[in-house]
Amino acid sequence: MRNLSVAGVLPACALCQFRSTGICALSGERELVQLEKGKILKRYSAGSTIAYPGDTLKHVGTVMVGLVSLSRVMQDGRRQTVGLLHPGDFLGRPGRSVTPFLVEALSETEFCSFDHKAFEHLLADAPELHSRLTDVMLDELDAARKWMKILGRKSAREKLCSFFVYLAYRLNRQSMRASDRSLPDIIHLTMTREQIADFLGLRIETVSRQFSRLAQEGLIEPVGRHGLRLPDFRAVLEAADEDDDGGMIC
Amino acid sequence: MRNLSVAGVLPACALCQFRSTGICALSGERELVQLEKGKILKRYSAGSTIAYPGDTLKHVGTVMVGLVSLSRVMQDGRRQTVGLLHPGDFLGRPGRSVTPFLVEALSETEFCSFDHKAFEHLLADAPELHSRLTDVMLDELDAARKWMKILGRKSAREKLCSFFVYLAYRLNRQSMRASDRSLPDIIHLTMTREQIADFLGLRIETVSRQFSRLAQEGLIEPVGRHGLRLPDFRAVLEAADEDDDGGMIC
DNA sequence: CGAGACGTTGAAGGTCTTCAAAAGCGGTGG
DNA sequence: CCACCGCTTTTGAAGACCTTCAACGTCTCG
Repeated sequence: MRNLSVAGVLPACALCQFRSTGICALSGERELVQLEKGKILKRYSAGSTIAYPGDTLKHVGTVMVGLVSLSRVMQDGRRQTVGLLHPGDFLGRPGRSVTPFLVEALSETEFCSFDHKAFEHLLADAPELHSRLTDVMLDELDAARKWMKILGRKSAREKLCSFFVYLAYRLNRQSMRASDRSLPDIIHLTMTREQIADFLGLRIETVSRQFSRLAQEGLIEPVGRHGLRLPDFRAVLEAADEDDDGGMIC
Repeated sequence: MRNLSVAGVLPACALCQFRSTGICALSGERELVQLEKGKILKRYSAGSTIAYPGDTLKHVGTVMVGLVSLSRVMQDGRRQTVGLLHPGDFLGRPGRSVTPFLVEALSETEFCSFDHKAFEHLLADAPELHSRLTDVMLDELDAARKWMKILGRKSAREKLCSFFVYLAYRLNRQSMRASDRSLPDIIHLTMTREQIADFLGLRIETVSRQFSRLAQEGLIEPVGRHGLRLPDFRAVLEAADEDDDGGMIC
């Protein structure tokens, strides 16, 4: 690995593993130096709340490690998770800092963040960064709409399978940095049944029952308490009734 | 009303009723002149298909009149409408011209459009326009996520009421140009029961039954075949179990 | 070990869907 | 003008699926 620090001025961002995929992907060195200035690395423990609905998110940035959920909650306690942020994903809403969501760290999370205002100033100055952000937000929009189909029209079984497909593609993207485009052999589930239920618009018992049923059918193979193997990915895709778009969006 | 055409050079866009709310809102005169050049007004009859999934949308622009739906369809015919575009809304996805949606005109529609490529070039040149677009797309994202809660967690009754609230706010925004901020007295439903069902993730019969039930309860008052009055808007809000955000997003 | 959180499983119940039929509305043509 | 046809909408009855309620099992950690 090349020693990039010899120049003495290259910001640590240049070494970031999300340098090529994250929001900073297209930023030039000038922008990187700017970003570097206000950078703050935040840590959240598993299960901790990052923000409540109505809170002002003073920072925006990239999830480095862990898993963050965005949820909408109703008075009576029903909740619907509307977004999952994996490493490399952008957290925050430019232009409106008050969040309508309950933002939670589902696992030990590291968040590389910048001051909200500083970031927006930079945005106005750096068209490349702005374009990149727009792209990322549009992908989120596509993902949200894709998930709407799952919530509105799929059976519990299909929902679960869609979830596995989503995870497989998503975890794959993370590890794709390396070389192989193959899907991960074992999926490590950091989410509890309840968190999965909230994401899929189901009750916890239904999720549990579908897990059992799918395992019995051999579509999934439990590995320990939180591991999962998909012996026949095609079969899962089929059971999810997904048009295979190669995970492009979701 | 001032006669704006005296200057002889002012583009028709300057007179557009969506000049202040649409995508062109913040564009300066220079951008307007640019936009004006490639402008094409398209018409679609009620029920016509604008694009099939996988099609390339060569144009982007603003819906002027009518109602456009974006839907995801499954092999077996199930469909989920993931977005409704009312007058003033932006149709198209910058950066990716292939649409994953079935795009349909639910009623007689006029679409003020620009060439896809030309628009993107203009975007790169006009930071104000770009910002405006980002804003609009982020609003769409918020709306999609809001709808996820409705699809995943609400009962049929709540879904219908949420739909009425959505419509009331949405139609209000259109007529708000004038003066009064009050909600519209009569909602004109251009959508069939089937289209409503596809939007709410329900079957047509369920929608019909809920209509009957809500009418019987006095929450809604049918006016003719496609008209609707909400005698007590607060009650509908309550039945929708919506936190009243003043229709900010949805 | 015991407490508490998480997960599984069973039985009963409710909500939405499915299947089926009839009614309402709108247009066409005799 | 009215009979007729097609389409949308409504309504009913039966059934499927998911939820609810409840109990038990399992894992983790002090």
